[in-house]
Formats: sequence, structure tokens, C-alpha cells
Amino acid sequence: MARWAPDTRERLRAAAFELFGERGFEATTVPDIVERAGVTRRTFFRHFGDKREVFFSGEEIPRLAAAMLSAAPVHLSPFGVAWTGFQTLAGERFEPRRAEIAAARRIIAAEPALRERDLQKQADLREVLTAGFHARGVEARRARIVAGVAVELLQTALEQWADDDTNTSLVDHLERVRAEMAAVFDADLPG
Amino acid sequence: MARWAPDTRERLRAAAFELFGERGFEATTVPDIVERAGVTRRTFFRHFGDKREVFFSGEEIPRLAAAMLSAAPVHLSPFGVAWTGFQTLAGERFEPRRAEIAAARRIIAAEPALRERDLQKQADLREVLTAGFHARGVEARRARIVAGVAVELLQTALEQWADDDTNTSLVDHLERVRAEMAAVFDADLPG
DNA sequence: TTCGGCATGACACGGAGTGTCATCACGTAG
DNA sequence: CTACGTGATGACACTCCGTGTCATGCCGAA
Repeated sequence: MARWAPDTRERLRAAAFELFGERGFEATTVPDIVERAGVTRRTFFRHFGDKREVFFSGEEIPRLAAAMLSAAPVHLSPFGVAWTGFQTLAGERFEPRRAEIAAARRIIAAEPALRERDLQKQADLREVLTAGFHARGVEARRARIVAGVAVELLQTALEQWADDDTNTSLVDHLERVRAEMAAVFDADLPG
Repeated sequence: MARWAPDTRERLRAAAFELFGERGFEATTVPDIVERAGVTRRTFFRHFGDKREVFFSGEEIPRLAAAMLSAAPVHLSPFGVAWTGFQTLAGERFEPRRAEIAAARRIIAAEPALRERDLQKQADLREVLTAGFHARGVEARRARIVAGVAVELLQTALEQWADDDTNTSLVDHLERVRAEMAAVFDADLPG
């Protein structure tokens, strides 16, 4: 047997989620986690930048987004790229894990520290999309605007899909949110 | 003379900003701040929940938003309420302090810890607007969608206004961003 | 003058995150 | 078979963050 058991990072992640389930995020300390995983505190911080990162360590949305950006047909509008990407993500990564995602969202909503980090992750996605659109030739400020709208759309749809107990699909939520957002800009404005 | 000099909170804020200017946010510790302000560490944390809150202690946007919500004519659409509120805010609170706001935004952009907190403040505004729209009779999910669009619009316009060296007014940026967002939803979509 | 509220000081404590050096398994070259 | 380099981990110390608790003393009310 090796001096150290393998998969240290995964063992830490598993131990952390067990403890989060038992006592909640805030009440779980890094010493608690490393004791269960059988490593030292120092090793924890070699695998995760901070305690919050354990919670988001499975996230790979920005990476997937970058892949979809480079794979998208050149003729597609930037919002079209995002929209088709969201359809794919919805079917392949979100829909099959609805219960898990909804549970994670409830935990995030209840923990200010996780809420801040989650918002940062959204901002990361927005920046990846902005950079990708810009690389496709879209003017910088417009790229930022489209990315902002797209991420807000995805985020809102995810939120309402996770809260919805009618088994409506995420794709349907995306379409509904898109339509309601469009309606916002169709209405007349004062002044 | 009183046992304690007055305006403890304001002295702490002033000392903090001096030090942020001298060494940056991250390199400034709470012990540094309280030493300059002439109080103890414990007193600092009685006035500010954490170090980041000093930076945002002047912010009162959610309060102003709530005031505008209750003052808005009942016939106005939710987005109309937000839009007219933004026009007022732009002229009265943002435009006169452009240099100061731009400087603050640069600091925030450079500090991940402040960036996270700033995103949280945006989320707070979104929630205030959502609750306000809902209280005006707008269906819950629609209220969330309109608030999300409105906050994203304001945030993007602020960002681009602060970065813009052509002296274009914030109101013009708001209108341009609104128009470009509307265009996003006018274009055809694949599928 | 007395009394009670209230902001602050004093002190202690655990947790977060980091720098630094020692240790030891493992693969590889000789 | 041995020696060595690499890389992950342990061991240890340190500062800072944030909080609970109690003592202190100013200040206004009765």
C-alpha cells in the first residue's frame, strides 16, 4: 500500500459533502473535513483555494461554454451561439440531475458565503462568453451586453426550473424566460 | 471632552480609505485601520460586519430603489418603474460623481474579495426590485425576470459609462444598452 | 445624586489561509 | 540492485479574521 491513499482530492470532497449534509456548510470546519478524510489541514488548502471551492469543485460550465464557442458555426449570431449552447447544456448536464442541482441551490441560497461565490461563478461565465463573442468579431461592448443577457437568462431559468415542482423541462423554462424578457423590451417606455 | 471621540464609524471609514489608497485593500489589515482610527479591533467589527463592508458603507441604492418603487405611479409597468428610477439615479447620484465611481470600480475589479461583495450588492438590488414588483401585483416569476433584466441593464451601462472616456452621459449609455439588449431578442434564433 | 443604558475596551478563543522545511513513496537512470 | 530526482504530504508556526463575554465609564433621565 502506498504511503498515501489515492484520490486525496476526491476523498476530501466526499468528506466535505458528508459533513455539509450532517451539520451544514457553516458549521463544518476544515479541521472536521480533513480529520474524516485522513489528511492534514495543509493538504486541504493544496487542493482547494478555500472552503467554498469544495462546494463548486464539480463545476465545469465555463470550460464547456468555451468549447461550445469554438465549435459553433461562424454564421451564428452571438446570442444564437449561447442559446444553442444552453439547449445542449440543459439536456445533457442539467435535466438529468435536477434533484441534485435543486438541493445544491437551496444550500447556496441559505449560505451568504456560498451565494457570493456562486455569483462570482456566474460572472466568470459572463466573462468567458464576452471574450468568446469578442474573439468571433463582435464589438467589445456589444459582446458584453449579449453575454450579460444570456447569463441572466440562463440563471433565471435555472432558478425557476429548480424551484418548479410541475416537472416542466429546463428547455421550456428557458423559452418562457426568453419570451418574457423579450416582452420587457417591446413595451412602451415613459419619457 | 468625551471619553471617546465622536463619529467613530466615520473615523474608521476615513482611516480605511486612506490605507486602501496607500497600500491597497488586501494589504490593509483591520489592525492597521483601527490603529489609525484610535479604537480597538472589537469596535471595528461593531460598526462593520467585515472588512469589505467598509468599502460599500456609503451605498444606499437598495434603499433609494425601494423609495422609488413606492413613489411610482400605479399605472407604470414594472420595467417602466425601474427605467424612470434609473434615469433619476443617473442624473442625481451617479453623473455628478463619475470620477469617484470609476475609481471605486477599478479597485473592485482588481480585488476578488470586493468583486464578490459587489455582485452580492447587485443581487440585493435585484431582490428589492423583485419584491417591489411583486408587491405591485406582478406575478412572482415575471417580477424576477424584469428585475433581473433591469439590474443587468443598469450594471452594464454603469460599467461601460465608467470605462468610457468620451464624456458620454450615463443616460445615453443606459439608452444604448437598452437598445442593444432589445436587439438581442429581435433577431431570429436557430431551432 | 443615583441609576440604567450604551458604546467602548480588554481578553480569549477557534477557524481561515499561508510560508517553509522535512519526509518519504515512486519512477527512472545507471 | 542502488542512487537520485520528483512530487505529494506532514509538521509547524504565524498572522489575520470574526465573535463571545465581561468590565468600564460616559451620559441622560428621574
